[in-house]
Amino acid sequence: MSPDEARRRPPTAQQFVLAELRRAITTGRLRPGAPIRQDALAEEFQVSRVPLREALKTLQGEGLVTYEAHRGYSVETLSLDDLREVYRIRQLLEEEAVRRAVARLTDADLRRLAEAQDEVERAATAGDVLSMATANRVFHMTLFDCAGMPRLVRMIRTLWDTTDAYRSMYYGDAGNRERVVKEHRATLDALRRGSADEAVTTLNVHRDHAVAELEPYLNA
Amino acid sequence: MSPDEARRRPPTAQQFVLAELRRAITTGRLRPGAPIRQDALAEEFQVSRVPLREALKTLQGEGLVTYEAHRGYSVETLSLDDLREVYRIRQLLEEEAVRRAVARLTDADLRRLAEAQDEVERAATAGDVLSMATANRVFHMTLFDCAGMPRLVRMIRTLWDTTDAYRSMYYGDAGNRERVVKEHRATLDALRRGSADEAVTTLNVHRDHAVAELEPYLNA
DNA sequence: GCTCCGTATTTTGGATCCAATATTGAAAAT
DNA sequence: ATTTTCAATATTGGATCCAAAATACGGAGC
Repeated sequence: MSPDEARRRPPTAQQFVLAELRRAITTGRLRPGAPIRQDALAEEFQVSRVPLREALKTLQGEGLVTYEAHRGYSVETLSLDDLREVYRIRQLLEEEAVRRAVARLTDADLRRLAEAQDEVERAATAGDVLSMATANRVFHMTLFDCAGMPRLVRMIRTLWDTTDAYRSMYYGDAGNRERVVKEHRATLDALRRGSADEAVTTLNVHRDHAVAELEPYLNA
Repeated sequence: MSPDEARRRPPTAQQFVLAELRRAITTGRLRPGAPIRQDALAEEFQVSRVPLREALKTLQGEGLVTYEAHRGYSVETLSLDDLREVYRIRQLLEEEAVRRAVARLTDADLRRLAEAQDEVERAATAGDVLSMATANRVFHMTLFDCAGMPRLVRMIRTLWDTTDAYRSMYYGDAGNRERVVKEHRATLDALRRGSADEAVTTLNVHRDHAVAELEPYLNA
């Protein structure tokens, strides 16, 4: 194993498989609705079934997989209604996070947000879909973190996870990438002026557009 | 084992242990902040550490315990800020659930709610704190379920779980029990009239009073 | 052909054992 | 006395093995 891999590889097997499983699910390699065969996956990831099952329990808690006693785990299918529900809940929670964040924003916070936005723009112009997705996430989470409500942020993060599989599709389109950049700039602007209302509104539009674009994919 | 116990005992050890752990934590037998010794608990519950660890992973997802690699699990401590945060998030999510529920309420739903309320009143007059807590929960969850948003309800349920330990304290006071009965009646009334605003307002008062009463306990 | 039943196989659930890591305590050096 | 080092111990992490349950399959009966 390369030293780089060794450094990145988590200290426990369950954390390692958790990350791998997440990726497998969110990239769609494990199809929604498909049963999860513990033996096969354990062998693929070169671990025993024990850490695998612990990772699955975590994912169950996050709603990425379902579990039924003696019948095992399956990848959760996200129906159109589910997608709408997730985004609606996100709207509720993120509005709260943004309002609290605005009330507490420091100059250092704004600098960190600007840096995150730079990264987003870099990825957008490079057309790097994967970097774009992670940079975008960093931007939003940085903002949410400023709210000083750790549980709230954790819940939001979990909601993001459940739709990660679909988000990368969104960034495949150059127009969408450009749009995201503009919306982020508008958000940053509102934040600098301390206008919670405008920030919330902008982000709502941002989010609604994403879900509208994603809906077609869900029927497949 | 009595047939009654056999019927109630879940089909898997992890589900059994999960229920036991929840009770141990929410009743305070496992103190907040205390490390969880897997060997000791496994022996106490007469299971091996494997199902115990899976149950702990579930509780970790719910935020009832914390986990650190190679250092194990501890009972999560709920600070005053945490309590306020949980109740604030509940307010956001429950308002949404109630509004959706009101828009979809059927006569059958109202009957089920009335039945749940009967149970609450029975427990309240009997002074049965434990029954009161469960009946109250049934009442609220019945209402939330009517929203037809399963993920939202699941999140709300999880939030209730994290403060369960403290809720039973609230019902120890006869005045509080009486108050709850009255507030539920007002809620039911608003629901029957289809007034979402009133229902939401009533429930907000209901919830805020509970958190205010609970706060003193948190400093201990 | 269809259903029902029982057996074989697959898959999950759990117990035990060993390995890896963290913690504790005591001795040695400063 | 304080700090450091290192061994002993306790505790968690994971692999393997066996048990229990569900599923798949095939034949008997209708």
